[in-house]
Amino acid sequence: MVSHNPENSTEIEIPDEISGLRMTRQRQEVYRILQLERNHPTANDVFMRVKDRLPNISLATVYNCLEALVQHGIIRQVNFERESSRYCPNLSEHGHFHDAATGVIHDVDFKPGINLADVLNLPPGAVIDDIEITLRGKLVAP
Amino acid sequence: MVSHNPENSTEIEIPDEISGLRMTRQRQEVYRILQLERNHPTANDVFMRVKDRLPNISLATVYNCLEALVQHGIIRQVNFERESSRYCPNLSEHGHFHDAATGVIHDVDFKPGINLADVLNLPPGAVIDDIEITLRGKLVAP
DNA sequence: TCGATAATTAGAATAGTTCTTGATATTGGT
DNA sequence: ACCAATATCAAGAACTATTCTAATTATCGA
Repeated sequence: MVSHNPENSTEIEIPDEISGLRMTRQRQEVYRILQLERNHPTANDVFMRVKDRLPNISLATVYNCLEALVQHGIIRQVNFERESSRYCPNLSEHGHFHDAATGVIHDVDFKPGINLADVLNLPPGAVIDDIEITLRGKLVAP
Repeated sequence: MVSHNPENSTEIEIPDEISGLRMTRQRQEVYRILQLERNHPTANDVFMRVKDRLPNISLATVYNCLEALVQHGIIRQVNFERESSRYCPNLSEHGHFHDAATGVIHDVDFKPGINLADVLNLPPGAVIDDIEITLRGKLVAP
């Protein structure tokens, strides 16, 4: 049993440790919010939501938790322009489409079998560790 | 003749207006630096270089100039993670490869005939205004 | 259980950028 | 050319997201 809190019945179960990271109560709650709120919340968004269950948590702790989760590859940090960083539990390689009209951010997957090196003229000898693809535009009625 | 300064002999000529933007002396100098320094300088980098010729220019003015140039589509602003914005006069659609070892940023072009919509599963009805592709990694001897 | 280590908290500090205000320059109309 | 309206510039204050610091608290291993 991970938790004894009665309001946990419908809840996501989060183990005590993920890829070597000790999942403290704060980290669990931060991670839980990201799993529930799939709309790419900012650190502050997460902070406000987490306070419902951990009223004493501090914003610094939310930042610490998010950083630890990112560092351990449990979540991803995504940046749009110079806006606040956003966080996302979708670990599959994907980009983001930012709808300028609504502000909503949609995950965008690669079509199967696509390799980035096939479409880009990379500098010779380049070894890619990480890719970030961001699209901005709007959704129009099809 | 745009300028009478003797050290200008080898210089880039910049018109009095570009795409509807009045090219003041400050904007000209900011733009000139970007054309000369193709290594994606930050606002502060530009500021320091521009001071050679306009000792009284302020950092705020450099920011204003850069913003005006970006707004008028004369240069592009590029962001890496949450680092300082960088600026780039290469208007062709391209991405950036950030070499983690040296910090150098390389422009990355699409291979000819590649259409982004062919490789990504965009949400239906998405109309793309702008694309940002950032790669991080290192260059190894081929 | 105890000591060592790691995590959390609150608030101060930082960095990049934007805003405000007053001065200066430029433009268009007469 | 002159004036009014508008745009730009400079300096520094203000703002915001994030990180750092120091003190407290929790957790782990012996």
